[in-house]
Amino acid sequence: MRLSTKGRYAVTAMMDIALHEKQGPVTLAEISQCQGISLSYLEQLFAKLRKQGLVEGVRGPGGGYRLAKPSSQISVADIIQSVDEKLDMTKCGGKGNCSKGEKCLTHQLWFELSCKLYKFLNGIKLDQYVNRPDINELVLKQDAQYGRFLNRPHAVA
Amino acid sequence: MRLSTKGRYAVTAMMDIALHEKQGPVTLAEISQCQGISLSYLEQLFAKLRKQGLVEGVRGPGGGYRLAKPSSQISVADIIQSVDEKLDMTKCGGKGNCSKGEKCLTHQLWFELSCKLYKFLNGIKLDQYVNRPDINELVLKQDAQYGRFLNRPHAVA
DNA sequence: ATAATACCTGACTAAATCGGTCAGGAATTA
DNA sequence: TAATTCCTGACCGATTTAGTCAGGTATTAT
Repeated sequence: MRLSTKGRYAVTAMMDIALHEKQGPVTLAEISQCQGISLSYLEQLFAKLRKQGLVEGVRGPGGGYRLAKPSSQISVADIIQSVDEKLDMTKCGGKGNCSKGEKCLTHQLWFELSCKLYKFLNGIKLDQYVNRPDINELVLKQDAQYGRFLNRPHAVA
Repeated sequence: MRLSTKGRYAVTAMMDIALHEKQGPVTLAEISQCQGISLSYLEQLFAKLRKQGLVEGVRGPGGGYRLAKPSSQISVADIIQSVDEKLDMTKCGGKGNCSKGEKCLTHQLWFELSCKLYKFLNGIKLDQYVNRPDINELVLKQDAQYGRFLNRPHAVA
């Protein structure tokens, strides 16, 4: 499992959507502006997130991206895995042929560590943050700063 | 905290040393051969591990590298931090000026995630694997395969 | 002493990844 | 029909990764 800024961008963007779920679809342009991520780069990331079934795009004016599943069913591990491809940390890719056809010394080690790390990151779901008062306060603050959702009276639940 | 193959190399190498602690210093040449890591690359990694006080080099014939601390006091987090520099995942580097001087929406998020991840990786110490029978069996097997420690009768405790 | 060993350092490099730009197209709504 | 927004693919510079190479220096064995 690679853990880089790429994954952070993806999680940040997904969190932005989750936190604005009740205001309807969120455009990549908004995320780009508010979170400081390039629009085109976001599009690349969301192509992957969409393929993994984490989000769905809504085209046309008033469109944007929506979560494809309840935020309680989307974990940080899901997101990072979507954009960073590999999840296991063994050299052989889990095949166990790392050293002369046999499992290498540290195969077991990395296999177990991968499992632990995955379980850890998989235990962190988006809704854990959506339901927090302190986070929501920050959201309102930032939305006001950027004048977000002012021209969207008909929010869909 | 970046988590890449670089960190995996470092942990793998450190684990190799820990598992052979009783046979005296381990040479980078041995690690290179048995773990399939380039010698010069190992030297780069070990320069950092040495600066962080995780290992100490023993020069001259019969030399190699030794752990600078008991394996119970060296964690996976220590090793990864040594070679991968940064540990925190916030965009601003923990300063909290990510968005127009204020903490950005996901600042708290990444701050907490960094803490959790660090605690998790810091809880995994080298000795947890050194003391496992199944791992030690693998070690003996691989040592035999590579004819390791045949010319080292006077092992120092 | 001298040779061999093995750490140690720094410069350099090919390949991959990161983060981003650009151009254009497809679907939807006002 | 025009505006909006997703969507796709090609391309690109900078950084990181992983490795090579050339030369040290310290220590031990002979």
